[in-house]
Amino acid sequence: MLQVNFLRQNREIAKQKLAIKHFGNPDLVDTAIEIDDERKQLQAAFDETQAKVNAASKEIGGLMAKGEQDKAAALKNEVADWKKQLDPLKIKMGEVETKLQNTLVQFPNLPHDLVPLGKTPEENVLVKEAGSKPNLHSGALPHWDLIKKYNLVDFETGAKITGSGFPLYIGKGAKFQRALVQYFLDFNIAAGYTEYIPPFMVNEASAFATGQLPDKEGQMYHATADNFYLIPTAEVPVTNIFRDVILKDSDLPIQMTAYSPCFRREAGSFGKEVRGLNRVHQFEKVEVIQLVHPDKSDEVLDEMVAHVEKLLISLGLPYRILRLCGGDMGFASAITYDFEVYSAAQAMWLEVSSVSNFQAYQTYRMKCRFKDAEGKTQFAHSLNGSSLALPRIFAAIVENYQTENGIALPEALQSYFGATHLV
RNA sequence: AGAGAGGUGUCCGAGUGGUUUAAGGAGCACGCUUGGAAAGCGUGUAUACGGCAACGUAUCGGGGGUUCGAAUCCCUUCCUCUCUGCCA
Repeated sequence: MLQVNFLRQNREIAKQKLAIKHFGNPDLVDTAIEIDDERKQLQAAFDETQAKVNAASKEIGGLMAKGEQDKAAALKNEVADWKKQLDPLKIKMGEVETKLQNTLVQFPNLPHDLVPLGKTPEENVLVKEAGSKPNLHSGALPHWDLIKKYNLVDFETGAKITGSGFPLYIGKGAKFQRALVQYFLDFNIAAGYTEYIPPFMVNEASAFATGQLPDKEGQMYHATADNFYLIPTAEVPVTNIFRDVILKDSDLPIQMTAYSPCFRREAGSFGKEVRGLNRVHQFEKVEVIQLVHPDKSDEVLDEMVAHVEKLLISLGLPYRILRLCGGDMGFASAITYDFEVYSAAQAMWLEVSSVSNFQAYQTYRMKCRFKDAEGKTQFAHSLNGSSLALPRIFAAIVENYQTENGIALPEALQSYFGATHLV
């Protein structure tokens, strides 16, 4: 969420930056400031009257103690008049505050200066492409055929148990998932991240804090009996560890990693894009999350990008890094790098990680602050990235490492899986 | 799931309608004292919003209510603990 005081002080800059994100209603900046002006006026009026009431009430207490009932009764009448003014003010103030809140949550985060202009994925900027694409044997198969051939994942039975997009991993397919999770977590821990296993359902307050609510409730599964939401990513519960917390300067940076299943309703399109493991309703992911000093977040973003890159290199997959353009970025992000791996048999790039700096957008919303060296309270910056999302890594490894007789494994995974070949 | 007891500041803890402007203690910070330290003494020590400021307003788990006045009374909700039940 953007701060109204920031909009007030940077009205034109904010409008220009919102345009980069293709925000349709720049005048909403002015609206927000007007609402805030009204809120200030109301509060001034309310505070003044309330102060009179408070003072009079104290006086009544004193009069009662002295037994001067008549004077006390007279004062009570006076207070009653003020209170009549107070009630509508209080109601109005509540309304205006809600209106301001509802307005502010509509603003996406402002893009970082490095964010390229553009509206569509085609306009994302290629930062780097590395690794060599494998030369597959003739008759090489896409992963949805390979997993059937080797009985690694069964979509039909998953659909029978739950519905489409809920894969059932079997035997070596299941073990491979477990090996990947373990490898990714160890890799993150070695880089200084602390592992968490968070709740996989969250309450409304948590879903609001990281920005899933109020607008995106349709994308989450909702357990209505208890009003809990199944998490779409570990980012939600893990970031919320620090909701309503004031940290010490010395606590930063906070580096966290977590494995979780992720649940996404997202009604997708049809065809190649969503075939097999390319897009599913339930998948596994290991996430890295940091809370850092605002001065450090640019630097930390680069470190996180380098971290994910190192992980991909260790898997021997051809990859590319894209800096997302304003139109393709997430709502809450100030700058995002996407990682894609090349899935050889599909001849397609698959997104496997998204690393973003949210700056103070999330932390303001969830009131995660720290006391700086001067003892002043500031909002921390939050960043996160996938390291990594499993299904597409699974797909890419299976496709890229296939041979005529089976599927090999990247060296880094062999000790985790306990064999040199998946099958 | 049922019954009961609780939730107060960084922490412990007092507080059952009115100088509570949340006592007292601990911790922490700074100062005095000291050769140095400890002890002792003094001062300070939440957050948000409004205001140039003085200061004002709100917050005693959350929300609502009663009252001139609520940490205190009422309703509601969340959480913790104890017992019972159920369960991997």
